[in-house]
Amino acid sequence: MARWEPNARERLVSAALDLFTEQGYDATTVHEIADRAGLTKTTYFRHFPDKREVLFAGQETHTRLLAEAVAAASPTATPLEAVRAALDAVTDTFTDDRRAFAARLLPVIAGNSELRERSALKRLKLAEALTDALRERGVAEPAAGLAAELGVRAFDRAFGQWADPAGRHHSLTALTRHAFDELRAALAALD
Amino acid sequence: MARWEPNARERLVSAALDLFTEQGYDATTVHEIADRAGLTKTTYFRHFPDKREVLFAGQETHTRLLAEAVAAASPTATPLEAVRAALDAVTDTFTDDRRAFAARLLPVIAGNSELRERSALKRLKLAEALTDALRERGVAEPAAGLAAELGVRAFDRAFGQWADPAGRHHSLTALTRHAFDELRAALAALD
DNA sequence: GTCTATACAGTGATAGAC
DNA sequence: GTCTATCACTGTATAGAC
Repeated sequence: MARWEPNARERLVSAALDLFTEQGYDATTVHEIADRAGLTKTTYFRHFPDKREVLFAGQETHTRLLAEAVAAASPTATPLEAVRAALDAVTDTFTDDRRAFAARLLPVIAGNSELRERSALKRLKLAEALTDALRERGVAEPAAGLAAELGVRAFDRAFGQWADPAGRHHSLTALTRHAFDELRAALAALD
Repeated sequence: MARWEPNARERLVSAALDLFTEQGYDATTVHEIADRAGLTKTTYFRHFPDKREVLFAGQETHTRLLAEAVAAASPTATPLEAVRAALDAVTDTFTDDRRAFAARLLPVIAGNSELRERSALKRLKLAEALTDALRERGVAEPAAGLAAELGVRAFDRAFGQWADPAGRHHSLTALTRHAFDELRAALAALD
């Protein structure tokens, strides 16, 4: 039972993703997740505020990284250049061992409405943080919001490709840069 | 208490918004909402799938209207022209008596995380439906997604202004057109 | 500071009666 | 369509063990 074992958080995340993949999200209880991690339900809720959040831990780190990188970008950088630099800073932290986790994560989220909902909120908060960071640089609305949206959109697209086992295995950074360039080209041709 | 009265749905929506405004969302139970509407908890759940949904009823109508209007737009219309036509079709249905409801709704949503979450999901689905309708017209990605995002963004901005009691009372249609034009101008100046 | 035991309010589902 | 009743599960709170 080893209640003194370290890495309780990691064990919970791993147990949750395993169970959700095997049985589905709805059919899995928090009690089961804690059991498989060798912990109790109470302990689960000490680490995560609710059942959904176990799959989205670490999102705050990305939000912070994005905002910091935008703030640190050259004062002469245009809004889109600042966003591109921020995307680089975040995507560089996604090492290849996280790819297998992402590949199992995305189908689970896609298959459950509660999880899509949480995912939508996380995306919104990411975009808001990026928008705020751009506004701090003096970028006015609605340009700040648009530039942020472009960045998050590029990241989402690239993350899906990166996690796809059928895809060619470029780095997330390379995929994101490419998606960002495609979006900029589409923008110019929009009307 | 007249359990056979008609308009159960409307009574439930009204009771819910009243109670959420008075006591807050968390402090209100579904039982209380049903009580105030002269119904029971079970009946509430026959009308709405969960506690949050009572504030988002009718969203499906807007989604359908948007998609139909995009499909009905002139074959020669550009993507952004089709989106503009779709926005007109939807905003025209927001008569002025719905403004007071919206004015009370938005602060309640903004003040609760669960409701912001549901709102984010609804926004996502609206954008997806609009994107799909554009793709049906032959607009390729990522242009379709971008054009749809622009439309939803204009609507969100305008809806907030329309619902604001402190604002000047233009129609939602006029506000949305203006927001859409501002976004297009910001786009052109982005880099 | 981390984990556990227990009790509890509320959501949302379900079955059966009117 | 509505009601009563009951149920599993989520999420909170508390008190205590290591």
